[in-house]
Amino acid sequence: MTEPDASPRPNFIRDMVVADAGSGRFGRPVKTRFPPEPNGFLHIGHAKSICLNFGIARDFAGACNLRFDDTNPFTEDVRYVDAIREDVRWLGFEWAEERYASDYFEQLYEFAERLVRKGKAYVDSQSEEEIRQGRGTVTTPGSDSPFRGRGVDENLDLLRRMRDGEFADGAHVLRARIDMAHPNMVMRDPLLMRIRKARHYRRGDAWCLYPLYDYAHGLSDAIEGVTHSLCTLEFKDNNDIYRWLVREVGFERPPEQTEFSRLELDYTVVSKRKLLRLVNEGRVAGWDDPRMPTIAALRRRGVRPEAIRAFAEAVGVSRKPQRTEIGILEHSIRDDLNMEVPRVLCVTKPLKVVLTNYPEGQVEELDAPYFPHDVPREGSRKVPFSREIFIEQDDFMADPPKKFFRLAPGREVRLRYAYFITCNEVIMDEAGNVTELRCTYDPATRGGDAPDGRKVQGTIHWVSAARALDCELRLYDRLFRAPDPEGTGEDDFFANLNPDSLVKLAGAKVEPSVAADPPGTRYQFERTGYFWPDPVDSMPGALVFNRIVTLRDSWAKVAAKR
RNA sequence: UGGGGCGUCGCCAAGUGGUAAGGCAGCGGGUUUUGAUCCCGCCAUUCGGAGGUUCGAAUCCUUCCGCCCCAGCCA
Repeated sequence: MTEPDASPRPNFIRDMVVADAGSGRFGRPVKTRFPPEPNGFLHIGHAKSICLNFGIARDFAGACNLRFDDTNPFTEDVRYVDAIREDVRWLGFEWAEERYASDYFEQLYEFAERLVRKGKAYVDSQSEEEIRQGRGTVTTPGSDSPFRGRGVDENLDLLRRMRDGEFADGAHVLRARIDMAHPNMVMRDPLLMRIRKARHYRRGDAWCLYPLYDYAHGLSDAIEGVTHSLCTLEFKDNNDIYRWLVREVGFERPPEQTEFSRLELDYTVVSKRKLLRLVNEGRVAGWDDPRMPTIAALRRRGVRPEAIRAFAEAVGVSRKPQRTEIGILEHSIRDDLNMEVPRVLCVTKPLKVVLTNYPEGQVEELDAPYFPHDVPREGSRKVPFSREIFIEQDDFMADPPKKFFRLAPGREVRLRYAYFITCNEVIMDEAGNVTELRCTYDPATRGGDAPDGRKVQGTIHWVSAARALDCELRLYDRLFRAPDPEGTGEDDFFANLNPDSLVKLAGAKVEPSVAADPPGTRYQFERTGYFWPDPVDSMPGALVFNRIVTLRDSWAKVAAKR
């Protein structure tokens, strides 16, 4: 289990845990749980919940279980449990126990018989449609099922035969006997168990009476001795049935459910159903496509778990709708990487420059530190310098506007760690595109300092044309162009996809030193952004770098205003 | 219009009767061989609105307005 990254901010849930731990309210150590359903990959919203649940267990000397709420055989798969386990561990957390609601089926069945004997549950034999009709609406009360008055013996007999597989799906369901006119819809005799003659990924065909969420969730918490059951606000109404069940089944000092608002991020979606559609309908390459808000995607993109934990801490926990600007996530990522990763030179869109006064065939190895002065890390490497180099296309303008500090005809700039160069000649093709620059360098400025104290306005990055390595760059941008793609209506969901969410730059040139770095090294490509080799597609001879996040770019703002 | 939840700076968020923390973003300035980083400064007389209680309210009361969730044999 990870150490806290910083002292956690207080929030209403931590306040409550402090009070409960102090009063000994539960008579047992603090226990939380993270209860995903294995029907999809975890996303950034789950990360917040993971940090909350595991963080509280850690900070209060308690324990947090990983429990799979696998009560629906139609949608669940081992593949997802494997992915979930990996994601939680990668985030830096270790669970006390790994549990499965599907291991509790027998126990939950026993509880069901107990409820039936108490007259608190009954077998309903209405059709699905009749049940729906009988539930009423939010403004009109429901009506009792004709089977509501069945006696204990008949209910017990039916329930056992349901369990034993005598009936087809939908023939009967088990319901709590509460109040069909209850103002809270959830309390109108909620369904507890239903027959599903389907293969379950863990239980196979051995069991056919599946609990529903409301029935399984709170009782699973209670079985595990959870003290604080934390969930998102859409389950607020379900808290009534949660309490009702743990009390009626007879748990002493049962867990208490507390709700907090779920996280939503601008320009993306955080709904498993919608993410599934993006994957299944081929709008992205998979659950770990770096444009996705899933943990697997963030990991593949190159984000570190430290950044995600910092982000979770930054957004906090409250009950207010938490629609968050992506800027906070990006800041967390940059802030983490800034202090950690080496700087290296990479030209994303190369423009050839010939240094006409540099000796043909000469190559110098120049010293270049890996870290700037304010990052307390050591290290440097040699970068080869030669007569022909590449610079960034965007670092040259034939007719520069005011405030453009880079290269232009007649202008002198510094090549980072190398020399001052002056542009003397611009070569264009028939279409007027700049294809090459002829420049001269000043031998006295080796390393980037002018002995005569001369200043230049700009410093640009470069690579040796002869020695640079070819690479592909994958530039990721927001997946949707609308801040709230879900809020625009279901039909517009895909219409709001950002067509430029992935830009591949095939002809980039990176300095040769990276070939010697360990796999998975993260970099800052100076003046461009943070990158790392794609863990799937990058190969020693065929480098592919993912852009983790851009650098802040105040020039872009200036340029945009013009 | 039944029940529930929520409304504090553009975004997130402290504050729980004693006179509005912090982070992000933004703006201005300084340092800088990354227009990055770093540093400094600015950024809510006001807490959804209106009344009321009080010496004193974002915090208590009344009322109004707005947003979100619930009518799956999903979770």
